[in-house]
Amino acid sequence: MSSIAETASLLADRTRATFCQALLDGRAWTAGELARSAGVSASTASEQLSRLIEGGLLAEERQGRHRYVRLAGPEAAALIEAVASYAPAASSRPRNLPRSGRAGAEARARTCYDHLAGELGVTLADAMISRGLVSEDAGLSVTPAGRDWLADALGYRHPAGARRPLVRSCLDWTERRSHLAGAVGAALCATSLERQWVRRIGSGRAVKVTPAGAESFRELLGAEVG
Amino acid sequence: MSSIAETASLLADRTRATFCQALLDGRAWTAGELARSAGVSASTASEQLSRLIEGGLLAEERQGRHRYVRLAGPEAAALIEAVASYAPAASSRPRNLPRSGRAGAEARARTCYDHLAGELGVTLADAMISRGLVSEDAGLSVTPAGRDWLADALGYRHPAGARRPLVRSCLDWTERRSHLAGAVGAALCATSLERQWVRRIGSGRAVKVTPAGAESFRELLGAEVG
DNA sequence: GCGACGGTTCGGGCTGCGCCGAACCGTCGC
DNA sequence: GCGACGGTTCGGCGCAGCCCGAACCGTCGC
Repeated sequence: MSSIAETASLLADRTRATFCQALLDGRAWTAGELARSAGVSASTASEQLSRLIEGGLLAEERQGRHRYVRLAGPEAAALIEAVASYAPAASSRPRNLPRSGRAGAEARARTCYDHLAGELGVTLADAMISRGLVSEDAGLSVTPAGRDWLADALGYRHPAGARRPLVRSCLDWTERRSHLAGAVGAALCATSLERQWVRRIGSGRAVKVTPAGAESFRELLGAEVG
Repeated sequence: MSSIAETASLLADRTRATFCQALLDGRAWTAGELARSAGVSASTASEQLSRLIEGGLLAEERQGRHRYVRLAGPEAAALIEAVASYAPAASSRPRNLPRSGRAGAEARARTCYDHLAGELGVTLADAMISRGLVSEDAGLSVTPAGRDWLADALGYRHPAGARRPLVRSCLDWTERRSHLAGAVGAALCATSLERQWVRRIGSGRAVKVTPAGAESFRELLGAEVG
């Protein structure tokens, strides 16, 4: 039996796909939030979420009268990104310039599952490449200097036998350039939130670079952001 | 509009998914061959193929009264592999050992889109890693020694600005270990077929290592195959 | 206790679509 | 020319599944 069809079916519905895209910010959403964001009734959302959970794409956590759901793991995020990336012709961006407000903030800086994306993500990726911390010419890989930098600047050491790739490229649906995902992207994002280099705006995936963050990014990577 | 749902829909049907899996051998099949292999009528196959082509996943080529279809490109193959890889629990292999005959031959050595897979693919991947031509500990990357080897042994040089990754890991649905895809995998496969290191068996994706091939693999990679 | 609210379950309507067989079209071989 | 054959188109059948509203359940706050 062709389990590839079943897996694809999970993402083959408008509502479920919208849920997954929203959850790509890596955080847990309540069922109601997702229902509203997708424009469907609560009952519909409940059913579709159950399907996604049963399919292993989402994980749930119940708290009181709330049902929180989030992506089941990095593999689930990678799957969604893989499908989302494949659609260069059918762009979901008819407008040529990001508008101000919430959409503009998301275009500037946001999280994408567990790493940083938007203009910020691209800028940081470029900076790491031009500093020789990440090399682009043999696929995508972290250089020895990059490993040192990860340990020094972020305190991150990659476990030897880790299944998850150290670095992975992620091309998402708003930017046309790729940014850094994988363990490196996750470490950078986690550290940035932890040390308040960036702060979340509102309840979406948008983030804002703090003055301390701009300073740190300049110092550590020579990147001018904000 | 959520184009991710449309893309996923292409693979969300049993018949279409079966077609795509068959086409993962990288060659062109006729509509009739696919219909028989999937166990559907010619009319059904015709319709579903048209959908896949319209969706950009497949490309067609008409010759006389035949309609040949093949995967549209490496991105299409990567998408299918990505979806296929995501399903470790729902295995499509209830039997624990590959049987002899056609299935056994495919398990031993076959092509997967444009690279070598099966036991042969895994063995060659292991050999390249243990010889230090490919490194596994920072994602997957080609070492400088590996680049030299590619040039010397295969005459392959990676174009500087190539969009396609030099090396990529591919975990397919029969083997549980990954083998090498990307430009390296394609180059190795192309060279192997060209120099008759392997030869196709029948009309499927199975291949057989020739005596000359066994010799070459031993000499170039220290790999014992066949 | 009560009401408000988030979430779920159930019944039912509607649409989409996957499938087939039959008829048809083009190509090939004779 | 004719028949064989690969492929396509069309009509129609039947199922799957997406959606909603209504009723219901648990939790929370008062």
